[in-house]
Amino acid sequence: MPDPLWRQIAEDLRRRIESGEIGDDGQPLPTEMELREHYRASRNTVRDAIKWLVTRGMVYTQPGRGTFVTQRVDPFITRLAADSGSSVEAENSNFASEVTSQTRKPVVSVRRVEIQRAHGLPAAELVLPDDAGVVSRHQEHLIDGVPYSLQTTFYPMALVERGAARLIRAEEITEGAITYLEHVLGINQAGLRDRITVRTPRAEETAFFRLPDDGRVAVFEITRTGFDEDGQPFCVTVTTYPADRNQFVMTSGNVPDVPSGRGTSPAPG
Amino acid sequence: MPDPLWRQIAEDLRRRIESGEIGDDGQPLPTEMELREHYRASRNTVRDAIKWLVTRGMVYTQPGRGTFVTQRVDPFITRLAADSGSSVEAENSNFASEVTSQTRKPVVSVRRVEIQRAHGLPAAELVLPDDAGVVSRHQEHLIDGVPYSLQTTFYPMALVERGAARLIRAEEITEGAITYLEHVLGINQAGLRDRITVRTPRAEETAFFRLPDDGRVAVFEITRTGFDEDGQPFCVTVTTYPADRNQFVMTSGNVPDVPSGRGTSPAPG
DNA sequence: AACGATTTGTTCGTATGTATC
DNA sequence: TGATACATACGAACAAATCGT
Repeated sequence: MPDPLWRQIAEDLRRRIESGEIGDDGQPLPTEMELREHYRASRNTVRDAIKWLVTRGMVYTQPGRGTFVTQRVDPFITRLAADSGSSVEAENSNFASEVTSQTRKPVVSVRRVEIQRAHGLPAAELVLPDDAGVVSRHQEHLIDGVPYSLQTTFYPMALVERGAARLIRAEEITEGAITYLEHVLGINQAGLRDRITVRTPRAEETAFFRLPDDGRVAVFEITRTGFDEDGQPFCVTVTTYPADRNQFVMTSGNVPDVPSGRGTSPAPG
Repeated sequence: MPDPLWRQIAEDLRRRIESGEIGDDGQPLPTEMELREHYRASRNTVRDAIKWLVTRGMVYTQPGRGTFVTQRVDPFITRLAADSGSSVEAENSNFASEVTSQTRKPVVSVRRVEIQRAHGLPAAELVLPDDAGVVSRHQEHLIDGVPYSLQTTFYPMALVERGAARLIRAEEITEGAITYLEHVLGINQAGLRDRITVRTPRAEETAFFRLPDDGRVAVFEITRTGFDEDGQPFCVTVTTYPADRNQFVMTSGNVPDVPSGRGTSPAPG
């Protein structure tokens, strides 16, 4: 039993694209009408085939222009390591990641602070009862004007009550929230745990990262939990990155510098 | 300008699914014909809406049966840490990851050994000229019969010529390849670097992991490069995991044990 | 085991809207 | 402004999988 026609066409298009026969060098693919004649199929069937390629991130379409092959792009490389310094996330040195591309300038953008009842992930990571208060501090990160990551950090409201008042103000904590907490409350971040997952983007993420709204581009979700010297969690940072242009690097032991990035295949919207 | 009709229907279905109004408790969604009447739209338009939900992994369809809400599964949790012991990847203790679920039994399956010319990623990571020989050792990992990961390790052919003959035999290196290399050649793994990326699965991966063939489920690709005491890379291991049921955890410093697995994410806003 | 009803999958056709050049 | 090209939406027919009788 052969594959459905639209799938056969998709595979043939993939082959022809990869061999450079079509769509090379920024040239658009043949139009749907041309493909319709070439494969002796209806326009809808041809569109099903193209849709399959779009889902794979292999091509993208533009109304009125045509269908184009997606170009490779240099991924952002983020170091995940306990010892690494912080740059983008200057305030929350909590999330001690680092953009290794030298020429790019990280910018921390608008900030939103909310007080909520603990629920879901933050409550679970912070081991709080479901109705305990938590402060959430939200920020957007851009590099050279390009959306880079979205980040929300949760702190137990108890920390504010114990004196860390600046946590609930929508101002940057320039010295870093962790440093601030250490100065004010004597809390020392003795350990941290990172969780790395992947999921489809939410509406806000799709908008901020300017991702295609069909959910074909996933986002990394990195959850960093900070622990004090008693092994108690005192903050959780959730950061999301578009999976099509990000890569995470982690080293241990003696490793030479400069990990050269590998291109993945991304997509304009 | 309002959203297209199919999108409005999709959003409404999402809302009704999340509120538990429809599709709850394993019950199928209304049939396409019922939805067609409910929304006063054509069947194709309803199908476009459902397709959007399918792409998001929110529902799945079964021919002849109906459309169902996907239920969340407990993710596999893999530790990525320098100090963690190895279990699944017993041979390549190189890739020192560990399945934390206690009850599940890891099994290393068939193995394939090939000798190739260096190219692409392995050549880049090993810093080899493009025509140098490399040995690739491929394995499949299953847990309780469930496909878990696909793994390929590359070694420079030079290592074999220097005496590591067992690298080119399709037999398990029970004591671990890294231990073997240390014994035979005195190579000591002094450091390692992990790269974490996400991409759409290849055909083999789609088949092995039994993923839907529309590429909506991505795979993690974790590339671990081992370095000797001179900072020279001597092996590269590429491992892929389905992104929909895997999660990676990395700890540093003093962190209490047993990170409880979690599926979804928070709601900042 | 066979059949019919139900439900999703595939493929065609057509018309109209909208973005681009 | 008109031509081109993709997007949306409709309708229709048949195929294939599933399930109950």
